[in-house]
Amino acid sequence: MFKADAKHVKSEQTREEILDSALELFRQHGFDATTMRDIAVKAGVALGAAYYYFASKDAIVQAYYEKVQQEHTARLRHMKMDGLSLRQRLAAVFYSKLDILENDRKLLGAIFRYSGEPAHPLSCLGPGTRVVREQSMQVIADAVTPEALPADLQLLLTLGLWALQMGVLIYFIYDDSPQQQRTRRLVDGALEITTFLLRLARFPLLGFARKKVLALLDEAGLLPQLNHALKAHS
Amino acid sequence: MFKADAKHVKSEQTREEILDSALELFRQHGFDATTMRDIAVKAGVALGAAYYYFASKDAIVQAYYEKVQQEHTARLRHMKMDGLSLRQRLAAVFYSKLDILENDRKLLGAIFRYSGEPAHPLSCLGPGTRVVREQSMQVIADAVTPEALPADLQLLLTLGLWALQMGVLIYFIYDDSPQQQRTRRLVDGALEITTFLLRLARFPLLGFARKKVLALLDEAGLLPQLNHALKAHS
DNA sequence: TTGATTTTCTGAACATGTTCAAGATTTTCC
DNA sequence: GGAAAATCTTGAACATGTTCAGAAAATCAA
Repeated sequence: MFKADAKHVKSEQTREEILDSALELFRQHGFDATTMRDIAVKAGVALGAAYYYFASKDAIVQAYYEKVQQEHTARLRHMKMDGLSLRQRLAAVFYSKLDILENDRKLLGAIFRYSGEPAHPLSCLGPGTRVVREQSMQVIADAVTPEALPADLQLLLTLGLWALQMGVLIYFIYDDSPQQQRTRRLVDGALEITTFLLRLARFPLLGFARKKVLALLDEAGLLPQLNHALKAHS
Repeated sequence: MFKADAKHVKSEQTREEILDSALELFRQHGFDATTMRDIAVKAGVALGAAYYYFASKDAIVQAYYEKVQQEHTARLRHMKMDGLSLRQRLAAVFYSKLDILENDRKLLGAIFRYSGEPAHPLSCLGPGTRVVREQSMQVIADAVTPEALPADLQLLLTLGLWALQMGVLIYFIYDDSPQQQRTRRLVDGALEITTFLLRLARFPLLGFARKKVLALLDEAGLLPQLNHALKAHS
């Protein structure tokens, strides 16, 4: 058992070495400009070893994104949200994500590369990334839940905010302002409008629209897992 | 002059031959499974000739998308929109786009491939694709304009519908239902909700939200060219 | 310990996007 | 017509992601 553990640790170290080398090179020179050979050399292993630990160059990015998501989840778990408003909690979610990704804008593009290819294992909307995607939705859901909204509204809000987050990430990649201040301001403004609209959502006419939207998304199959929870309640 | 024209025609024919061969292979086997060598062989030219006409494999997809956009613009220009409602006009816009792309779902993914890479010439949000992007916005604007809405609302609606169209295309790629009926239904539902919300937009509270959204998008620099037109009016 | 088995690692070989120097063809100009 | 220039075409060579047969190392079974 000792030896088995030690072995696994050793193996894990090599993997980490390769991953870290890759990320450092990606950050320095970008994803495309970094070759698998560069990575292997920097990690002190042969080219084949990199492929023993990662199925492809893209898979390294996938591993990176999983790491980011872990970190995001962890940061928010350790944050005291007690006295905060919905808007403040959401700001914490969005800001911490940007903090984590601060120096990785060159890397992020690779994550969206296969968004239009359902069959690709790394499609950011496909089944291959379901776990990390659900995790990122959960972080948002956790910030929304304390508000004790009606189930349908909560579902809609969570999904909408997740979509907003994807949009913000794209904007972030394109944002050349110092420290990406513009993205932060965009987040502020978007959250202000979101909470404002949320206050309007109880009005009957908007309630009608809300139902319409929900029915549409449901028919389109865009309310995946959360679907069940809602249906159980209604 | 004759000869110059003849030459240009000849050259254009070779280009078309390569483009058509490429598209047929892409449709048959997908983008990645088709090699530049396959394309060259099918077009009856040497590998290098393909690169004389197209800077890269991606550039072929870019040329395809420009062709699609031309076709979309042309179809709508030839359509009688006189008696139609806004919703009907928008349905015509969305449906005709789907009609054009019907058999090209395998191809479409390649268009989104560099959406997260600002520097890439084929980034679907970057400067390299500005012309075709503005053209696709113009088609929507032309369907919106007859409604004679306030300038700010018109701007917002056009931008929102363009974003919706991008989303619909993504959905379309992932849609496995026969004839992509699901996407069509999604379009129907989304347009119904859009026009419903538009009717609400004159209410004072929503008018306030509308201004907020517009200011936010403006600050974020997401109201590009249209910006000027609006500013001149206010 | 020793042989077998599993895990880890190696680097040559391959596939394919891309480049480019050189050649072929066409056009231009006298 | 013929030389010069522009245009078009070729295929070999290169770079890099990926594969794979097997070597090396670690682990296990006796």
